[in-house]
Amino acid sequence: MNSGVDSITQARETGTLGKLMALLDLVTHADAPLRFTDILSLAGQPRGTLHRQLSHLVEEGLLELDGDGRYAPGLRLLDFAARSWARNEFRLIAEPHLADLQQATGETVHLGVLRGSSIIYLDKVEGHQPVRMYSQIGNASPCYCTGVGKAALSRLPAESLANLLSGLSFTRFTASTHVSAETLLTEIREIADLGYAFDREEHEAGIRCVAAPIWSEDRTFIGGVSITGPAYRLSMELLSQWAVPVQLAAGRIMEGMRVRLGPRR
Amino acid sequence: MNSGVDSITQARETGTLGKLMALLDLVTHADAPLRFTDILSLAGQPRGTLHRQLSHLVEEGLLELDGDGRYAPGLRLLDFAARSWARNEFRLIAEPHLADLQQATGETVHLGVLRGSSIIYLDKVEGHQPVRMYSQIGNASPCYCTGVGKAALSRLPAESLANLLSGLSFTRFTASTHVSAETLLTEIREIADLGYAFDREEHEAGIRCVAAPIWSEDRTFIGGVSITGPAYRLSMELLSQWAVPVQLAAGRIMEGMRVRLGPRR
DNA sequence: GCGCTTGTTCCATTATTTGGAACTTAATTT
DNA sequence: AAATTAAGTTCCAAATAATGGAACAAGCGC
Repeated sequence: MNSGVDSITQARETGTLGKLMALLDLVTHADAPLRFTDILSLAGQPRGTLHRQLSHLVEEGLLELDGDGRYAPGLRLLDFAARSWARNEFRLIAEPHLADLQQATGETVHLGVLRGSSIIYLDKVEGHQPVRMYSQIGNASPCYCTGVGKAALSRLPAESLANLLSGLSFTRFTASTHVSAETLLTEIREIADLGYAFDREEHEAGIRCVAAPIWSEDRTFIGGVSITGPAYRLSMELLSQWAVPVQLAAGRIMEGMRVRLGPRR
Repeated sequence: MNSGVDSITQARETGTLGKLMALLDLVTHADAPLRFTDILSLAGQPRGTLHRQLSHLVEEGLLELDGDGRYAPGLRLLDFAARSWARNEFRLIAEPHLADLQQATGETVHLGVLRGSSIIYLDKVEGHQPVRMYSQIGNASPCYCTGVGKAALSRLPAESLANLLSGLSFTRFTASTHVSAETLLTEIREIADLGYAFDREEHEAGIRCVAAPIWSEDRTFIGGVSITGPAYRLSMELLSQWAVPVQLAAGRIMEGMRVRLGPRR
């Protein structure tokens, strides 16, 4: 069930914090609560050290230790995230345009942003039903097999793109997932010309999408919007027709950001 | 707009991590992105130290530094939280019962857990409309002015309760908010007898709720469920009638936890 | 009980954080 | 435009915290 997201890769120059966050990553990325020994083997650190690190994380509420000695993600993370989300400017600006797009198409709309080589979903608007938002929002998905991801890559400066691609490790999710930097690069070039991207069931079988990129002038910020739905309902032809509205929505969001954040960037 | 949640109060024995988390708290609790100098005055630390701490937090993606030198919560927090939420056992067990309760009453149902002296909302089920879940989920609210909070307190062992009450600082949100430990304690004793709690517009004017506590045998885990809605629609009489279904739902959730987590606790 | 695994504590060594000050850069005023 | 002030960044010896090996406890299966 793990999405194969490029996790870990510490070696950051963040001293103690970096080590602790790598550990937190390790525990939160697991599919189930881990016991001390499991973590010990995964983290490859001395017992004493690991024990203290875990204790600190637990004490701070970032991890939780249940009665059976298993470590699970802590609830303080939720509190932090709730604030992070509520105040995110990009999301706030995009919100009305996502709703419009949802109304116009009747399908699910996603907003995502490129972070490293992952796409982090910031918002999701579905037409009907109480939405289980956390089920998607906040999730990190690979950039090479999602519509938003490929759209985002298409706006990256050549050098950054080359860098990112060279560091990528591909996981095949479906028959049509890109598994080489070459074919991916070819498609990204096409996308750069067209101004929109498709996901042809590359991340999940039976799920398609059209996406358009959103970027700041200085390219420090890159994300995208998409319309997603089941393949049986969304023919490639229909998706092609939606390319225009998705691009328009992306344009309006960029305009909103320009107004809000000042035109200079 | 800040909910007056008892934040900070570090003095934890968590070394470097504790200091950094207190700083992260400070920035994420602010209503808007903070500039370096703002944080400097709030945190009361030497410039050099603060600068490095912020750099580390930014490097790790826990904070973000925009082009204008302002610090805002980072997106990595979302990724962490998404996992924390998706895997939370209590929430998973409660989910179907919350939905049932929502169906039965037509009003909004909340699930919360006591953490320190705050209630952290873990889930929310509304009847209609795409839900903006992060708008509530993950939020920490004071325990003394919410239905779930007071219900939870009623199941705390006497000693823990006394401790918690003595450390509480009250903020008056509405005319009926408890602002002294004495009146609160009196009500909590009633609640302990009755088995359910009301929120009589104590946190937000015009909003009422009935809540029932959920607890593990050893009282290490305490939370609650509630039905919430506008006062004009939810008379106190109607709320009283819902006390039974709320308690039943709470009972079923506890039963679910007993089965899942083993009967010993 | 015995051996084995798992989890916890201790403490000298090592590495990181600290905080004052000096230094750069940007913004504002004269 | 120069002078002045504020804002942000870098440096390094001293103080503090993290490390990791080993010894110590607690469970568990046999």
